[in-house]
Amino acid sequence: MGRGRRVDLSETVRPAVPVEASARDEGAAEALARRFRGEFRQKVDAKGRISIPAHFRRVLEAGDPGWSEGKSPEFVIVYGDNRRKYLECYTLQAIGEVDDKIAAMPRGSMERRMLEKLFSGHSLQTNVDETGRIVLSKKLRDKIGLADEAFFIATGDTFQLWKPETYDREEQARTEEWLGNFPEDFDPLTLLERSGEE
Amino acid sequence: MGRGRRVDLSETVRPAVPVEASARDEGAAEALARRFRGEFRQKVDAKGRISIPAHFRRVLEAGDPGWSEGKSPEFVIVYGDNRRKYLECYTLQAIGEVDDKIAAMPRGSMERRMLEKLFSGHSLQTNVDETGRIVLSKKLRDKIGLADEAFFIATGDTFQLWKPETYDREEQARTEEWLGNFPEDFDPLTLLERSGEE
DNA sequence: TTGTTTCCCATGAAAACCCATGTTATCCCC
DNA sequence: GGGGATAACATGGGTTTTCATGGGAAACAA
Repeated sequence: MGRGRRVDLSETVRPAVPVEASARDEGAAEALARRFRGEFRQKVDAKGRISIPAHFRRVLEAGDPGWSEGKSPEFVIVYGDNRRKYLECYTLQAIGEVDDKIAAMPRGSMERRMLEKLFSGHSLQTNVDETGRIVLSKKLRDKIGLADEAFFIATGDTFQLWKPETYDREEQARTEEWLGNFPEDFDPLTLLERSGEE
Repeated sequence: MGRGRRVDLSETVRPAVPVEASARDEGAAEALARRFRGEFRQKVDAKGRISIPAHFRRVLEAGDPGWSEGKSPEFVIVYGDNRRKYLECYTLQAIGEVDDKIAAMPRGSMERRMLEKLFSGHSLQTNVDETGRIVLSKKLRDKIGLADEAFFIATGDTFQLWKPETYDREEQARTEEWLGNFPEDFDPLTLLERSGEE
């Protein structure tokens, strides 16, 4: 059953991430974790259990300061307001950064209140189980219409969980439409360059 | 079995990349090994294993901050949307630069979303194994139609992996068509000059 | 009870690991 | 400056783990 063994969190990128000193003995910078990558489609069984793609588990483990070999990592699911049709999953570290930023906002401001509600209220902390799965309550499953399959997609330092059909309809469609504006051999990298200029 | 057949018929023996682990002094080597060069054709076995050309491995190693003698370098494969018919491979360093640029774009903008999807969603981090090979899942092989042989071509700080036939058809053709716009004795270097101007 | 939620065990398939071999490039020495 | 010795490679094959997924008993909650 799924059990991770690659451990190190080294910053491939992002210099300023506060990495736990313990896990970071210099040379051991095995750049595996930190970023989620890829998309996956997993089964959802009758009990609401879903396997977290092994690679995502590695990242969750690396992003949980309290994790150690053999234990199952904790992480946070933000489900947001009732219009949102997917779940967004954060490593403890990532959500910590968000929390900090919110905490830095002016107390009592509308923005802060909203963000607090979204990220604190409409979220839950949970953990991957021994077999590498999570269990989504019926409530959450219903919220995003999850039935027998789930779609995972990495988005940088978080990953999202969708009902496949919803994703295809909402996101994929939008993507392709957008891509359609560009020539067949368009290289998206050009967008990167542009952003540098301004 | 033979070493990979060099595909390019350019210069005769080109002083075979002088990167020798032993005789390498850090700084210089890094600069040397930084760029991928050349084209190669390798076998793909029944398990989907492919030997990474030795020279490319040197570059991957140099581009992995956590790599050290004896270990196998990590790197990232970006496979892109479903129109793309090749895989693009980045050193950790190179992909890190991309990630940073994306992270610098305005959160929530369509462009950023798209790039995130492309570079996070449609990519995967993996590593060269002890014997210098990578394993491509059936899914990925199918995506680009890979069968029994693969074609590698360097593209600066990344390299691409194609099904040989596809490459010949799509890319080669396009290149030649493009070159056709110029006189027979056209010297591509002139393009360099021009780009400096604007 | 009746429908969950939790924990433990089970299994086929895919992925990672280890060992082996015939070549080719590089080194070293006479 | 050859030629054999040696290390580096590309490629095959078999074995061991890891993974995704399913099922049932035990523990709850209402």
